[in-house]
Amino acid sequence: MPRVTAAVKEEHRRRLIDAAAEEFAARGYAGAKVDDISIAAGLARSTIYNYFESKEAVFRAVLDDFAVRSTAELAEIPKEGPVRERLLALAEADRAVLADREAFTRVAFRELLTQPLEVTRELWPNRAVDPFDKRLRSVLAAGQQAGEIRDDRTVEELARIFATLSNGLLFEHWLPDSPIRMEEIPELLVDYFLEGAQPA
Amino acid sequence: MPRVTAAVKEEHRRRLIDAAAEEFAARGYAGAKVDDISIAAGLARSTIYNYFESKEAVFRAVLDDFAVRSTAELAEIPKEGPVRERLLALAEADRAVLADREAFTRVAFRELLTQPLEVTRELWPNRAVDPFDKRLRSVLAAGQQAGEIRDDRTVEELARIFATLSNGLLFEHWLPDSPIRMEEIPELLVDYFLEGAQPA
Amino acid sequence: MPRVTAAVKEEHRRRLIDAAAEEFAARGYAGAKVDDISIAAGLARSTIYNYFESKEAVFRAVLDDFAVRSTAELAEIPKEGPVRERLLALAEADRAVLADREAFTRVAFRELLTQPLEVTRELWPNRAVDPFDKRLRSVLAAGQQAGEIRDDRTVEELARIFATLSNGLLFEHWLPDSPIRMEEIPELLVDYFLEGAQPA
Amino acid sequence: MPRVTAAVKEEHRRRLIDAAAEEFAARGYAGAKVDDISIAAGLARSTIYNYFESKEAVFRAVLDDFAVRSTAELAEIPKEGPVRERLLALAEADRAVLADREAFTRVAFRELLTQPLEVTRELWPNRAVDPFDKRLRSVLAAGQQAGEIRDDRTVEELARIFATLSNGLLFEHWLPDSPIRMEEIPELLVDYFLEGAQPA
DNA sequence: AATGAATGAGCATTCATTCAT
DNA sequence: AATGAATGAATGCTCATTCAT
Repeated sequence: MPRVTAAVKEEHRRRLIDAAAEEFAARGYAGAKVDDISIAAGLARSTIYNYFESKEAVFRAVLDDFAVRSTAELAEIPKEGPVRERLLALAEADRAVLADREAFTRVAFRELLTQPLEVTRELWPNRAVDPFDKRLRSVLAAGQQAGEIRDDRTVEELARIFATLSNGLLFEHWLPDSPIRMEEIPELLVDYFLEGAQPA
Repeated sequence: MPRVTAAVKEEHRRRLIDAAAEEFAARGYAGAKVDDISIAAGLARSTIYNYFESKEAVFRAVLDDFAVRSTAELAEIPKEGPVRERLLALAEADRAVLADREAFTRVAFRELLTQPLEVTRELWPNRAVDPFDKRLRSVLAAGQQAGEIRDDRTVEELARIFATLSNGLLFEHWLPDSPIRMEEIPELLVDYFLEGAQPA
Repeated sequence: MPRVTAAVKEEHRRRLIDAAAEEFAARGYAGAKVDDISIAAGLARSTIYNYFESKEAVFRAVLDDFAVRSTAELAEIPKEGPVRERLLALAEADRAVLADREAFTRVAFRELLTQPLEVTRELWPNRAVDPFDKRLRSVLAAGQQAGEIRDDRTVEELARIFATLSNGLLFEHWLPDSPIRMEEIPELLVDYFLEGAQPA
Repeated sequence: MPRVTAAVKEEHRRRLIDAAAEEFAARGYAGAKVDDISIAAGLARSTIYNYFESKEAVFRAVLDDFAVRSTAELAEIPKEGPVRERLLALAEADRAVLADREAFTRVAFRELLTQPLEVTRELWPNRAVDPFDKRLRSVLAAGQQAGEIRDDRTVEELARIFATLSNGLLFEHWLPDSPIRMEEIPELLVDYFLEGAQPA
């Protein structure tokens, strides 16, 4: 029999990932200390190296874990109804996932902006297969069909703009003293995405 | 008389700032090495400390230098004409400034996403006084007056969305294998900002 | 289980303190190199930082270690007998402690002459509570009572002069090419303290 | 004609030595910065190197200057009279010289306690030739002749004790929160030197 | 598997000294 | 003689990673 059961090991792994998410969120990738993560997880100094190869591997694990959660969350979105409502549901779902790990997401964004980590390159959601993006594109296609969405741009282009606005709002929300609150982002996103600056 | 003239010193300072911009861009703030910057500028290891107090001061100097350039660039923008054209001119001017120091801008964005540096906090353009933002708001106000821009949102809100889209597109452009090229950003920005996803 | 046992760790700590005492003694506080101490203790460059927070903490540890030894040594001194003999016993005990760490004591004296280190300020024996000084004062008081010691000065003043002569002799002994040997200090000290320059 | 007159040069040298004495006094030998001395003297950064070879040479110059002053001061002492009075006059003269540069003297003592500087070794007054010490020995010899001073010790030994007490008192005076004031040192010195702890 | 002591590469910064003007 | 920019050796300390137990 192994010294610890598989369940205990799984539990340790879970705690390490959670602790890592918090540490990375609080101090950034470079600033986070491997030892601190291990200790925050209730284990000894370098026990984390029994679970992960390196600091970068820990970061990757947090990202993976995050991806898994996101996918799980997505199930709920309505597959019918007006475009605006379906987009709103998508945006809300996205926010729900992000809100859970907002600080870490911020760091992930941050790391994406330089290439210190090969990880980030790999792990940025490949939109072609990203479930969220697939759903988004199907909603947009339906909207075009119904004449509610402009069709001088491809669905991919429109989806990209949706993501652009979404990321931009998140960034704006993260700026010092931003007036934008996380909760209002979905509505702002959908409203501006659909209307732009057009007069009503 | 000193070993080098004031002109040479100015030249060295220039080279140090340029080298610093590149180093910070390539490796991020934490990753950049002070020694490397000095050497990349063609000077000896620690000569940079004759010009700047600390690593952070170097970073600040690059940001300042950037701010100075931006302001200079802005002069050219037309103060009359259709909203779309004036917005486009603004977006182009912004892009011109960014293009010059794109990599460094990327790092500045990056550093903004954690607050390791008081600098960044201070230096994020205070939109109330930012000349670019002031210009933008005056264009938007004129557009509202002319009925070309929605007026159920304040000028400040609209300006924020413009910035949001702008930052979002930049971010999108920086993603690995992004199809968005820097040059097309101004047009995309203005088009989506004005029309949203509305059918023509 | 850790790489080395607690006993080994204690041994390492011991070696580090000894090595530090020698380094500080040889080069002064500022001149001593942390790395060299670690290496002199048979450990790797920075291993010393597993034991002490900083260079100053190492210095403090040496001082503490010294204080512990001094107190231990003091037990043996006779509590009865003629003043001269009891003073001599005290002086001998003091010398015994010093001889053990003479070079370091020298550095401690040295550091006391500027206040670069808060440590030194704190650690200079508070004479009111110093066991050596308490013993000394009780001997002097007994001497006054017996009429063997002048009583136009307080016990505190006399004790201070005793310390003054003691420190002075130590200093004299440390001068280049001094004829005063450590071993003869106790006798010189007691003789001059009691007789001054009086003819027999 | 040289660019500066000899008088100006002499004046600069004077200012450099004075500034150096203060800097060394305030920060110790290692802590003092050559640049700061030069600037404190009202000259530019490294101008001091036109006057002295190195930091150590500056220190030596301060010591020399000090020695010169001391000798000058000594002239005043009475060559006749009771031993106690003549010793007191010597002690007072010594104090007068020290008081003038007390902080620097402290540093000189300090540097004497390790051997970072060959200077100190060389420059510690060679007592055989030191004018102060010569005078002291002649007073003591006279005292022995008159039966006022013990003669079971040589004049050299007695002079050494006098110096020992003197240095010890100085040191005591420099201790944190010492009750001993500079002005009372001469009297304490002579009294204890002559009487020791003997009852009156 | 867990532990934590040991390791050493790495890095920002200081400062005495040199030297071209 | 005066200047001050340039230099580079030197050093305290951090932290990811290794490894013996």
